[in-house]
Amino acid sequence: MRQIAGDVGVQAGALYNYIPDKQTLLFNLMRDHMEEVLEAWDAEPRPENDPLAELEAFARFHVRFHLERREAVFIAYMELRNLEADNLSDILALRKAYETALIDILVRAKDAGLIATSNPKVAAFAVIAMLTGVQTWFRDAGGLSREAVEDIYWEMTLGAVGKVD
Amino acid sequence: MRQIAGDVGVQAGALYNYIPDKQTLLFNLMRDHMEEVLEAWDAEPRPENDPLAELEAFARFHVRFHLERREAVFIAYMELRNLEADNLSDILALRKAYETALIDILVRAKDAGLIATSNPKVAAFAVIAMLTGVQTWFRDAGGLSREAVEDIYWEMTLGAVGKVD
DNA sequence: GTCTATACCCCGATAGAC
DNA sequence: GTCTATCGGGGTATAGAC
Repeated sequence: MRQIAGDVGVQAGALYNYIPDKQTLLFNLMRDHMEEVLEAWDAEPRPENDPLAELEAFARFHVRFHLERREAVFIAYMELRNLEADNLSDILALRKAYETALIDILVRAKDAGLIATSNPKVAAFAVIAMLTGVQTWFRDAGGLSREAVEDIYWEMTLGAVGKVD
Repeated sequence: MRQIAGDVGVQAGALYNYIPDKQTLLFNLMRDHMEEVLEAWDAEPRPENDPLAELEAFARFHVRFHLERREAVFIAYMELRNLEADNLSDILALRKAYETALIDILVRAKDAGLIATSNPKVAAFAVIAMLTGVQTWFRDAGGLSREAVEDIYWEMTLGAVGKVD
């Protein structure tokens, strides 16, 4: 709290004019982050009734968003263990809503015979883990552009869920 | 430190007969964990000069090992930020050695024309992130056996790296 | 080798003047 | 609304008796 106060140019005590306590501050940060993810995906342009195109939109969106907000994504994961039980439940519900969006796409793609995945739910968890991992190694100074990385991850996503040729 | 001491049945001060300080304890735990991963993979039975079979061995080994040591894997990742610079370098070098084992398999598979991945290094990072993610959701009480989960992740790994039919 | 006791420091949060 | 000052508690680590 003293470090945050220093960064915004006040003494630690002054922070308590704006927040009741540290736990609430952390919870609000994480809730806002998750809601921004959900709203951004909601607003992401994509076709309807075209599961493979929706899957491509999701994969590219997820990679792009997670590279744009590396620190927030890192915190949203690492600080889960510092949330009190009730707050954790709320955040996990938001995460589940995001996961469900991908599961829904995969189920529709499978029903349409476009992909062969044997388990859409597990596939969704695996794909999200794979895509999220990009933030652990990607650096703009490296040899790959963000677009090139999006291409690679989309290609891998499509293969992982068992595209039917 | 007081909690550790309580769990092993001594007072906090007595711990310092065994370790110089807390940082050294954390570093030793994480180094031991990484060395155990490397040694276990080294000892894992697998064919030689058969990149696809080696890839299957790696995928199944990684899933199995990470389900057997969920807590250790979790700590090895979450506590990275609490390592001092020199210690962090040592641990990251061990992680890199493990990643390199997979990159090597993928490069040989690609050179042999068995997989189509456009970037073996990125593919290796993506595959490891995907496989490691299993520990965030898998529970023995769920509907899937560990073997069934291994099967799914191996199938997805093969697709992700672009198996050539 | 373990104990009790404690030094020293940092934390979140509050009190009360301005 | 911000400040200074401080409370109460917890942290790692050490001192010294046994």
